[in-house]
Amino acid sequence: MQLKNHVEWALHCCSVLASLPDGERIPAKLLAELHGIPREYLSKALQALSTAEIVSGTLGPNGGYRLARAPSEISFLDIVEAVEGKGCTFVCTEIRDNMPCAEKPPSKGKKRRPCAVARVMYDADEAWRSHLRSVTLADLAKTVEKEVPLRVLKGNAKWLAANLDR
Amino acid sequence: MQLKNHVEWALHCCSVLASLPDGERIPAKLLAELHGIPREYLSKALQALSTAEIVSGTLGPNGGYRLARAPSEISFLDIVEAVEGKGCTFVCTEIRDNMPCAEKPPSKGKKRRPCAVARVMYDADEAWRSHLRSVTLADLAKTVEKEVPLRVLKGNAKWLAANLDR
DNA sequence: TGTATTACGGATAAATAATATCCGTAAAAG
DNA sequence: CTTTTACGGATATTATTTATCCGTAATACA
Repeated sequence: MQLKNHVEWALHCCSVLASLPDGERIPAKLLAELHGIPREYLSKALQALSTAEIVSGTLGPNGGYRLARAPSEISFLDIVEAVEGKGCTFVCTEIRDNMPCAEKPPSKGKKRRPCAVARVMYDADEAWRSHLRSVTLADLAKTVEKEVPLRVLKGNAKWLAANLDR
Repeated sequence: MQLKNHVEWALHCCSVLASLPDGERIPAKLLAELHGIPREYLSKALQALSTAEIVSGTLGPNGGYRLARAPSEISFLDIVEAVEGKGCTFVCTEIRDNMPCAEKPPSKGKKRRPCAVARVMYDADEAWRSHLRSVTLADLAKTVEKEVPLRVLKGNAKWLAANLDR
């Protein structure tokens, strides 16, 4: 079981967008070049983020992507769920119903309590999501600023500025 | 991202094995019939559990599987990792290295600290594992005993006994 | 000693999902 | 009117999951 690499790309792209001066936008092409990843495929991830209203895309020259809201209002979970979906990592196929002596499936309308095995797995899933929910892009930006050498930060910012220049 | 259904099968099989009278064993064939799942494929999951020394398999007539240690000593994480692997759900491909101005990869021998994005994902992964680690088969058995109707529990036990009978 | 039973592991096939590319459409800027 | 850009549909490629088949070895029992 592995998250798709869309998740990694989306997170890094959002990280870049989080430190973008107000009013600026970055086209998908540049985000792809910046990270050395395939442009067309990255677009799909960005579109997913757009649908989830985490980033906002603008058409036309000078168009591109920016965050749709403040970095402090965007959690890792928002991003992960946008590209990976909200489905639980564990899917219960109710194999208890296949046992020779099974409980009757619930009369219509009523929902049965999930089986004990599934509940443990759901709780674990929620622990995962809960941690992702607790970290925002603002937190990430703070960490990055603290531990990435200034030379690197400035170098990349300069490259971006040069390539945004039009 | 989804766990493979081997995980569900393995958990339910272990749950059954946990309430098996001492000295008894259940062959893969019966475990498959009991849950209505494909026998040959289930075997792979059981073999994985065997390799991880969670269950122990015995050859020959009257052979089959039993738990390799006490239910209280087997956590959900043990089972999940046996079947699904121990790899983290997030794999960092170090796309930071592709940026125009990257930190130098570490001189041989030294490991760089994982990037800030990856660390958050790793922590979330650990939160997931940590919860799975905290629940054992003994806990599961207690829950099941409490909430599954006696009629169902006994019915299935009877079916098993009848089919183990030889 | 022979026969049935069973785990184990290799090989392979089929189905599904992840990864990737291509292209047409529409919107915006100049 | 031309260029740039997001958006979305269609399709190809590759990897993983799901599933089956079969040969080997060990064990119990007659």
